[in-house]
Amino acid sequence: MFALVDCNNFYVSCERAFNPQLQDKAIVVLSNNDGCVVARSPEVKALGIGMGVPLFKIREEVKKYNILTFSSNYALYGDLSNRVMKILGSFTPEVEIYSIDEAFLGLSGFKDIDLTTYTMEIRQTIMQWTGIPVSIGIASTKTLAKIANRVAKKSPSGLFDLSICPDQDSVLQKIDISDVWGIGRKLSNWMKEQNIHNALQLRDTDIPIIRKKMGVVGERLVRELRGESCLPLEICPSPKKETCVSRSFGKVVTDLTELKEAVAHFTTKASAKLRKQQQCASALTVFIRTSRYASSPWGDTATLALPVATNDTPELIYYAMRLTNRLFLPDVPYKKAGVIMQGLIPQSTVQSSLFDTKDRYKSLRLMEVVDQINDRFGEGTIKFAVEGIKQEWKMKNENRSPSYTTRADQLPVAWCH
DNA sequence: TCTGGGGTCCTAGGACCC
DNA sequence: TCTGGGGTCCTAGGACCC
Repeated sequence: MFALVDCNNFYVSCERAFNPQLQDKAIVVLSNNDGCVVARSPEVKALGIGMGVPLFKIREEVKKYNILTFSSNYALYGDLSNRVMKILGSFTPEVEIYSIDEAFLGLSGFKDIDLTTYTMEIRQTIMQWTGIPVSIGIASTKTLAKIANRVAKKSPSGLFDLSICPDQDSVLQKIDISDVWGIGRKLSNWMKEQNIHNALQLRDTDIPIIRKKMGVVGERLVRELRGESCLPLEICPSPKKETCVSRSFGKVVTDLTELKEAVAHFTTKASAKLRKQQQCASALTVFIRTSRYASSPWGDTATLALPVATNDTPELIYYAMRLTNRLFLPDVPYKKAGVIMQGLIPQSTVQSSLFDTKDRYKSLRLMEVVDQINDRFGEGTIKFAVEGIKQEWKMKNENRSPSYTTRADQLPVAWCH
């Protein structure tokens, strides 16, 4: 038995947790660069504003209905997410953190416990300790728990147990095929052509038909809908295989120096991420591209296998700069760039090279000090000169709330009259 | 004018090995 | 004309997730 715990409109709930005046107000949280809507309060959903809509397309509604817009504040969301997950861990050791706002729980050890009462207690505890409302769906497979959670979201209790539901078929029938976990845009179009319009119809489709189109992934999906668990709980997160830092620019970039500043900056962030994960990269890719929405979008990538796997910032910047030089073309309106660290291996098992001349121990210690300073005093307190000073390519973040829980100088203030 | 970022998994096909 | 069998590794591309 599985439960899926999902935070209700998570980013919006985080903003509300530290600013109670936002309760019952129509608010949205925007993606990086203040580009698209990535979280909506129920009031905004009721206005028919969709997920992922670009902000400039809803300017009128924002004005008309006084919708408050927030730039995303990942320091805050990440910290509150950790707190929620920690609370879940105090209820059961079988927790799979699936995303920033979702976790699967394994309930196999709770045979003699009333699950409704227990999950209600989980829900109340999270609410009381963090201020974040969650919904919980229970079922015999992860895919069904996802569906149960959709039902829970609409129920006043915030809970739904599909396994004790007398009429499962009618629940599945009400789930549109595009809302089934693992069915995206392409596949839902195909399904509809095959006359499969809801979860019930997919469940009752012959497996070979689905297997032929979707491979083993599809077969697992149908079996999961039939109540046969194929996707196990993954309690220990497996180490990352690659890690990427990329951003759209706040403006168009045509200058090589400026482009290199940005790539150097992304490389710095990616290197710090590697060190935090105690991993080294054995290859490095840089990509630069124009706007996706240009009449003829263009982009290019370049990859380099590193002589010795590393997470040393200056070394990685050196290679990233060489790749950027190779990629750059004059007079192209670049809008986005990124670096991808690939072939990640544990820092402790790096194969050294006979011809390596670098003092890796020394530079690792230097990086440790840099990381400590930046952790303590804020990102970018110490930076590399190639990252630039003005950083005019940096993205827009016009309406970011304070980092209430992670920066001492931004703690929330309570008034008392 | 303005359109996010960071991932994973699977498959097919090519190169290569003995 | 007929041209083996069994395998690994890598990459690109397509699909999906939140």
